[in-house]
Amino acid sequence: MARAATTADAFNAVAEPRRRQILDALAGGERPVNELVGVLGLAQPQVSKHLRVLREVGAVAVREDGRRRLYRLNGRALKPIHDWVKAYEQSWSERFDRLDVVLEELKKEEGDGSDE
Amino acid sequence: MARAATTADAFNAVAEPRRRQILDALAGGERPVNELVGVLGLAQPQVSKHLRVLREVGAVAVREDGRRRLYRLNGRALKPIHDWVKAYEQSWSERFDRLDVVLEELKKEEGDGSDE
DNA sequence: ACAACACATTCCCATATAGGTATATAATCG
DNA sequence: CGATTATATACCTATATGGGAATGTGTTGT
Repeated sequence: MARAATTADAFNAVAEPRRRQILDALAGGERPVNELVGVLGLAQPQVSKHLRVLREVGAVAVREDGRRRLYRLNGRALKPIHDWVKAYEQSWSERFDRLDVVLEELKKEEGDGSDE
Repeated sequence: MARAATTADAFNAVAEPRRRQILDALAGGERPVNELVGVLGLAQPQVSKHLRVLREVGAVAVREDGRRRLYRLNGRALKPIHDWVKAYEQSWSERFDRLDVVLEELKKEEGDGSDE
């Protein structure tokens, strides 16, 4: 075998920057495909394909409105990602069990306040 | 062009299940490659390659110990993922602006406490 | 120095895409 | 009905990439 199908889970759906853009755009409410095309500056078929992937992982839902399809965000599909990454949150916020990291935190604190 | 390089950012690094497994394994502390090979049940070269990807996005750090390389988690590289997905957290926990979701929340509350 | 060990890198290959272009489908309008 | 609009799908191509196998590199032990 060579490569596992990626578009089958939320992690991969979201790994694609365009798809994250789509979700971000949908955060403001449901939108027709054409509007997303405008926002992304991408060709319509590509947007439809990304939407399909997002649909298949349940990250978006569609609603028919005449000849338009209104896509709507379904953030719940992103919960597994949140749950997984949440377990690592301590490593950059608390970091209670590793000394070198604590030192790094202190250094950062007396240096600049930026976090990235 | 055809496909953007994926291994360049944390989102893609983590999209690969094996790499998530590696990070999960490293959550318990630093480990040599050989041990990760055992945990993953994958061949050593593959593990090394996944580790390389994780290294390149800064998700792990290496330390030399004789002829072994001890890999250590650097959860901080996952912060962008957390930050991004966090914005969607409301859609499955609070959901203050959509009635159907509020109802779903209520139903869940009087039903069982599980969230998945 | 030599053998064994731990790990990284390279080469190969099958496959999964992402974007491009053309086309199918469906709804609305005149 | 014919034309236009909105969206989905099919087909093509270049490329990224994951696993497999072989090999390179460095370290330890004798």
